[in-house]
Amino acid sequence: VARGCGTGPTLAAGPVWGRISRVPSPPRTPTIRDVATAAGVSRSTVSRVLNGGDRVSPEAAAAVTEAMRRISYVASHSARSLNTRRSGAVALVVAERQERLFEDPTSSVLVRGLNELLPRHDQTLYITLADDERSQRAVVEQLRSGLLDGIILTAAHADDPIFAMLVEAQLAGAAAVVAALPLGAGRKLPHVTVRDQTASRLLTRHLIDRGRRRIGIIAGPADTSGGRRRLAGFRSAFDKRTTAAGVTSFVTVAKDYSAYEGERAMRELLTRARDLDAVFAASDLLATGALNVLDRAGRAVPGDVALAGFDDSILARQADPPLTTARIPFDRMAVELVRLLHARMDGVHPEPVVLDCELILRAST
Amino acid sequence: VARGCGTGPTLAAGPVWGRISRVPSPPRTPTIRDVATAAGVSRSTVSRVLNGGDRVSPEAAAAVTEAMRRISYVASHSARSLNTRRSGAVALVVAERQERLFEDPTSSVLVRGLNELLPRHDQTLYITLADDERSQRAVVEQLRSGLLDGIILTAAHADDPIFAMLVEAQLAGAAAVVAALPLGAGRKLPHVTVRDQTASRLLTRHLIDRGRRRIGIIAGPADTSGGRRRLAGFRSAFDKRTTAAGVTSFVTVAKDYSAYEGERAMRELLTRARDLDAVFAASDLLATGALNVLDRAGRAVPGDVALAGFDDSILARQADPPLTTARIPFDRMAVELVRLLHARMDGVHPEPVVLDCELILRAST
DNA sequence: CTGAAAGCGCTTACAG
DNA sequence: CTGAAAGCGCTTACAG
Repeated sequence: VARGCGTGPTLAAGPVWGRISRVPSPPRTPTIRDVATAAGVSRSTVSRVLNGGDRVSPEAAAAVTEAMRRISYVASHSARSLNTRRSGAVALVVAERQERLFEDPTSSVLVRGLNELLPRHDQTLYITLADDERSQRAVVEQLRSGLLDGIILTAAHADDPIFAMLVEAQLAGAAAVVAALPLGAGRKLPHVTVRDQTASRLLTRHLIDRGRRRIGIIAGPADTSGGRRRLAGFRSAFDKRTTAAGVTSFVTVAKDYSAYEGERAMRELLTRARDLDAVFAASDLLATGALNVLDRAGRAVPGDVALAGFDDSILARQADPPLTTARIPFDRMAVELVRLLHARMDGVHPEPVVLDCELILRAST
Repeated sequence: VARGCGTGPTLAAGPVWGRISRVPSPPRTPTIRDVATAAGVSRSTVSRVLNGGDRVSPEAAAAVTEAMRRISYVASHSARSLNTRRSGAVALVVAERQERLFEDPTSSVLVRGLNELLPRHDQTLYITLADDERSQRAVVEQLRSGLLDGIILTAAHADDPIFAMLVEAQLAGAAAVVAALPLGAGRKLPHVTVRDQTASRLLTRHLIDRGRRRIGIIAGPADTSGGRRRLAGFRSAFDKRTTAAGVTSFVTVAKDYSAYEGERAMRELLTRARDLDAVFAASDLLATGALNVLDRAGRAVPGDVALAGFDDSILARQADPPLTTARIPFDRMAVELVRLLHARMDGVHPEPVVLDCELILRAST
């Protein structure tokens, strides 16, 4: 029979102080030892049941399972982890100002995918915000200390100190992968990215082909790969032919991927080119802000101004009119990120993955 | 001098297989033992340095610190945790459909507060979504197993199975607190809530006092405390006097706290009462949806229809016109939640905390 | 101030 | 299929 197990005074708990002995004993958490005693087997057998029940007789297994239930046993995470060197926790590290996580539905789709995939490997996804050096150092420390099996980094900027920390941690065997193309120090980390430069060129070409002649871009921050590459794609859509055809481009850069910056940039574009007839915004959220300003300025979309976004987040579908955009295959990204992460956990150095974006043409262009 | 420490073949690592001996040794993570050897002290001394450096001579401390840096030592989380029974990880469990986390900026403010407070106690906040029984069971298991020091539950519905699980875990000493008033099984959990019933009554009174006579409510889901109590507050604002004054109320209930449901409910209200002159929405997000519908229906706010929200989230300030609303003191909530959580970790059963909401009057009413 | 030793609660060869 | 024993990497009295 089980000893105590948190429900009564435990004999081995220490000295009994005469009259004060009725003080409630601290609820001692049952251990594998209690289960063994309760089930009448050895601790080894309990452990085997805990780990899949191989090489255990059906009777023993049943007794152990029943004992666990009866004393409501839960295995100590740290003790298991100390042996197995696995924790079952994976962190999605969002290296972005806290408000942004909630404003941009982009990460949302990634989270859904990861939340679905990781449990199949007995892993749980934890989201954590790390937008300064202190918090980034803390989360990398937790990776190295074994609290986390791995880190999936997203929304990082080129100069984020976390890149260097992760590269160093990787040398020591840690598993860290990046969602997007890492800039700067992080280039050595496994990552999953998209051909956003190509998609941006095609999207811009699409605007030109529809007869637009004065085309602006609201580019993302220059210290993000999306900011740089989507701008590069936009630029590459213009050549001698388009110049000859009288096509002009206008560039503005948003400080971050917020609706607010979309508004600001759109106002700037309108000031610089009153007769603008098309805008490519480097994210749907930026496009949403731009749409607001166009509405208030009395410009019809797409009548007066064609508007395209990027990401194909829920915002693009909900906008009025719905936005032409480029779809980032977040579900595929999630699959590949998990694959790379597990490769890293097996000590492999996987190749980066590059995925295609799909053009989604809607009423806004 | 340090032995190997992951940079070369370790002598004690096992047999050497003749010609295959050049296979790169698996990068063995340095342990406290390596630090001790490298610093020329005992493991006890290293451990003392690790834990604050009390009772350690300055020279020994310096040697240890230097050795740690040199071999880039990181203490094993599981080994420490096995001894200290603390993990340093706290989970904010969002028991809500995944999309909602990102749509509603409400949790955002709570996250900011917690992210600021917990590190002061050497704890890190991890956000995890648990919207079904399986994932709720998993996260509670992680609490009981010691992976998590505590759980802060938010956005839970009355019938969420996690309530019963947490009550049981609490019996075994686990630390779990609830942001909001738990319904059903969860009533026995420590929690921090607000006087939203009072605030709703005052907000409704405010509409009546401004001369509004046909007043609708978009209530939240009936299986959330906010849904029930804000509706109760609304109802309590009507009595014989208001009836005598010709004031009529209309009730509609949203299925969830989304902008989409705000729109649907607003359309329903307009159908039932074309001459509605005021609406109280049980959250700013619901109000945002209602505002959209009113705009499209050509009703001026507040000219034709006064509109009030709840929460005082960023949405209320950004709306056009800015929304009258009730401010939930999320910063205070964060402080109290952390306080209750730590009380639970010390084995105390803290009393629930109830905070006041502040009425914020803006242009929409 | 310091080190040897026991112990935290598991897993995993090993021998039977 | 089962149990005794060693070990995972720390912390913490304990004795000096």
